[in-house]
Amino acid sequence: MTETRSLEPEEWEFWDTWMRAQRLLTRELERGLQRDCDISKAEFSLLVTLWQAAGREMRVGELSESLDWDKSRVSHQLTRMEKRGFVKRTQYGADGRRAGVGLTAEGRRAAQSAVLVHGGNIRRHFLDSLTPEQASVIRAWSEQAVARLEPHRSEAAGDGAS
Amino acid sequence: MTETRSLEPEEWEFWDTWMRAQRLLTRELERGLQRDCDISKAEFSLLVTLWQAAGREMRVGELSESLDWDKSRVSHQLTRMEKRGFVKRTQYGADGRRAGVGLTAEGRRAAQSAVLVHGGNIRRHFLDSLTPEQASVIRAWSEQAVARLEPHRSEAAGDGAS
DNA sequence: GATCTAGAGTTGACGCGACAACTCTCCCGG
DNA sequence: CCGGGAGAGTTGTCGCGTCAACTCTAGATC
Repeated sequence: MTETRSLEPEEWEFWDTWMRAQRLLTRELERGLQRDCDISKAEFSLLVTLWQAAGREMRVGELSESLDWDKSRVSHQLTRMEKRGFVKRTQYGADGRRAGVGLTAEGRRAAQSAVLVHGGNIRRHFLDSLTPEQASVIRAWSEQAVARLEPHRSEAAGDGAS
Repeated sequence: MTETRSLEPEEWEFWDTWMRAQRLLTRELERGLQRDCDISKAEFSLLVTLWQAAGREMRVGELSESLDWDKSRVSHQLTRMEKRGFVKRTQYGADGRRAGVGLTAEGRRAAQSAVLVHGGNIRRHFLDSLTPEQASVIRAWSEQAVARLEPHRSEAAGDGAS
């Protein structure tokens, strides 16, 4: 019965349309972010996560956990953003590893303005395009998908800002 | 009225969950493709598009149009895939530009098997997770979003394989 | 207290994706 | 015949994202 054969043309088309919609939407939003705030989606995510920490410094591992990014990705991104002056790494131990990560003043300014602008774009391009029924169905599917695909992350948490 | 203020926390969470679900799903599928077929999502898209041309050679511009990829992206991808032996560029004019693109035997083999395997993964991870209601709502939203965000592409067309 | 190991972070390499600049050909008007 | 522009492809550059390899520290074990 459930022999899992490949897809019917109609199913392929569904899949293709869905992927295309996602891609167009995220592309549009990312372009807006770049155009209006001169930051990338990755920068936005990191800025917001640190912003939500409200001044407290975060560890790389925390960021990695909270964003669900590979640690090396966080590290690379921090390096780029340190160059741009958005974040700083402050050393703990005498000389070695164990850095804490915090926003610079510049980073705080960028985060604050980006949240406003990007939030507006999300509303215009996504939220406003949904009927109430679509919103609730899509929300339900998303939660269900996250629960299924993200075994860990059981309690509290909930945040991030892809 | 429609003063487009930024988002409420609840709206941010919706957005975040949705993005997260998308990312988890595409990550899962891409890993499956890499694991089972040793090809990337980009390679898959290109292979399938050429596969559907059923032996006919395609122009770079055609691929670009059909996949909705930047022409330079197509060109870079072709260069990588030529190295892997999946595609070949055949020259037209005496010496200059104007290349046609076709699959190699290796490319055809890879395309065929990838369609089976990846199709099955899509069914398992996506289609099977949808109730009929969710499926129809999501399909409707996708079509609506594509229509809104993709002004061109009015007639015929329809295909691709993100 | 010397060694072993687990954890935290970094680095390097490489493919993907976007953008801008460049090349070449072809065609068009003079 | 020649200069100029439009269209097709390519190339370079840089940021994003993943994987594997490496470094350093701190704790555990003997």
